[in-house]
Amino acid sequence: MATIYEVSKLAGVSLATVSRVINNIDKVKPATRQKVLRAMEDLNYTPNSIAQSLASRRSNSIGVLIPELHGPFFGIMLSHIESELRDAGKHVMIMAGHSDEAKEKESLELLLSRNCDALILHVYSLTDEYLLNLSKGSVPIVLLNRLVAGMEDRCISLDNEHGGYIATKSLLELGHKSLAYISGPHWKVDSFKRIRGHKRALAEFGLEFDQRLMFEGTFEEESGKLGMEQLLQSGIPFTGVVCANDEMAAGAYNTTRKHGLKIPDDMSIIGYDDVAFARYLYPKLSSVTCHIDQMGLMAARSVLKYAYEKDNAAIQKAFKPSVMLRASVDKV
Amino acid sequence: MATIYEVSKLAGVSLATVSRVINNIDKVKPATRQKVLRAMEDLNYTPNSIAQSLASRRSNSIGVLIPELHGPFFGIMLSHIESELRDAGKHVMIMAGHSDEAKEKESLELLLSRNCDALILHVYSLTDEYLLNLSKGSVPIVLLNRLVAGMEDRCISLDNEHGGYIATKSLLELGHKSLAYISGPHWKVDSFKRIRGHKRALAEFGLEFDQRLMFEGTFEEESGKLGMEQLLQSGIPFTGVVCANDEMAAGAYNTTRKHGLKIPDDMSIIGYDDVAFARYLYPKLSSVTCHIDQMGLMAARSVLKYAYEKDNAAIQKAFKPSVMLRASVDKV
DNA sequence: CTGTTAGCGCCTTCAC
DNA sequence: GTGAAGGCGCTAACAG
Repeated sequence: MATIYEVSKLAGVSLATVSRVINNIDKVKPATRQKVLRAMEDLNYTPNSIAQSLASRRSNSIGVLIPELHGPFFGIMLSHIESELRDAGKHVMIMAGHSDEAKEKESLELLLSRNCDALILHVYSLTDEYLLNLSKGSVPIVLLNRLVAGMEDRCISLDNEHGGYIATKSLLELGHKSLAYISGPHWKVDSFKRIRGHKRALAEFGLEFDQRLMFEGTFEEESGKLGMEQLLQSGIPFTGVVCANDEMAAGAYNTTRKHGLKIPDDMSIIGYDDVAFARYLYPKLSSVTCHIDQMGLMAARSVLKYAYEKDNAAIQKAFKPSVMLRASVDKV
Repeated sequence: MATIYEVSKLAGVSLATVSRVINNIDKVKPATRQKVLRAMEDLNYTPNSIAQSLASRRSNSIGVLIPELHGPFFGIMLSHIESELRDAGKHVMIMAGHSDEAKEKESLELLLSRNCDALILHVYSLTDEYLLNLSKGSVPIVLLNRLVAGMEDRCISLDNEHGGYIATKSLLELGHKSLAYISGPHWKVDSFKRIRGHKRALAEFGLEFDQRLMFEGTFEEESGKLGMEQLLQSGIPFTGVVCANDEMAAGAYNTTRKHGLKIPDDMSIIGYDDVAFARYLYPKLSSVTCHIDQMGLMAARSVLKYAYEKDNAAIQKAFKPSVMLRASVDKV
């Protein structure tokens, strides 16, 4: 691997000049530039990015911490983050935090010790306080799907309360009078807020919230099955169910069928996230789209802005989900 | 950020000694080690990994190039690669190649210029020759889902011919006499091999392959729909269809239903990959499981072995898919 | 416009 | 066991 030194010798110029043409900085006489470029070509030279980082205190890599690398949700986000950042010549170091506090913290520190220029964090277990404190450090951080007071400008957030609200409302508008709800773990803010939206919609339509029609799931398909089973066996009649994500909705489909009920004739079902497979289900699952692709993109742009002062693209920070009605819901 | 120099001063030892305790190398008197550790603690010191890399010519990061970051397939692989490598203290730089030759090549070079210690490549467009040549360079590379002659020991491969074979065979064993096939793009080796397996199974059961019952799709749901449509309209009777992946199978479900046909009573359907949503479909989709989690794991282990001489875990290189029968197929 | 000179923070012989 | 010294390959003032 050729070094900048060899290039400078071959081109008959100084180290500094080579560095200048590499970084496209300062003015270099066209003739000199050509000489250098030729030399680089001849030696098949590529700058050693490690050395560049050490000298410039800039790694051109940004750390991304997300709960999981698999799943229908995070892949899309990642995909958009990577492509936007890549276009800007930045690299991405990805780690999974598994929604576990210890792991999230550890990953964070690893990323930091790698001299990432900025961090995109999609974390659940780290506290607001911790994050706020972190944001005061020298490394810019951007939060995904979270809104922490005191650092709002670094947060790409989704209005989950609104999401829960419109999901439920869309069923109520179809005339449903009694709805069940399969939620995610209550300790997750997202779950909690969606529930609040659900309740608000009910209230708005003059309906009372019935705790017995609420099931706390795990966001996994299995708990959708189980939840629907329990709800149906409760004996309390309902004509529609709002699920806090699409996986659980898929589970609910399963149980509903097992009970001989028809979707949407006997039971309307709506999910949340609008992941790819929502359209593969039969009947096609209605869902709440969260614009996760856009959220990923905006996180990337924020990084570009705060860590590299690239301020050329518009950045949207607050996202409102919207509802996507498909064949899984019907008038009652 | 404290440096090794400050630690050495605080501990009253030399730079070299601090370096030794950091790297756990050479013998250091326990008392001295303690002093150093205390100093590191006091200063809240973390080694600067960039500087470490530059000096040691080792970045402890390994590059991963996959076709896409999203999708039900790659996420799982990534997930296993990351966790295995992470446990070994290595980081992962991920890029997407989008199955495009120019992009794959560019990504590769970027990864290389980042001084990755090794590369895990899941590529479609780069030629065998290119890869073989690359493997002769100084950076160890491991190929995922590919078998290139001359570097077999660096390939984690899947027997797609066998996959196509068992998919078709499982239907034939149920008594089907006429099967359609919805394939991926013929230029992709994977597609091609699966088709070959399909034909072999047919031959084994004394059936003739009918070109009119073959549709070339794109691996996307839409083409599954379209393919099934065309196949059904061809007028040639068939009782089952083998799809080269689950997305297309989902599309085939759709069209089948639209034609008023019941799955599996009127039409047996089997997919390929056995992604998560296969079980969400109704009826549950039979599929060919490819052990992608294991393949990811083995790729990671190979890297550990070839780039870091860690040779403690068994490595399986050749994988054979197996068939997973569910409710989407039935006796004819 | 271009060259000189210090480092960036750490590892690694080589002596002691 | 431990220290001293010389890089790793490049950037960033500062001169000229």
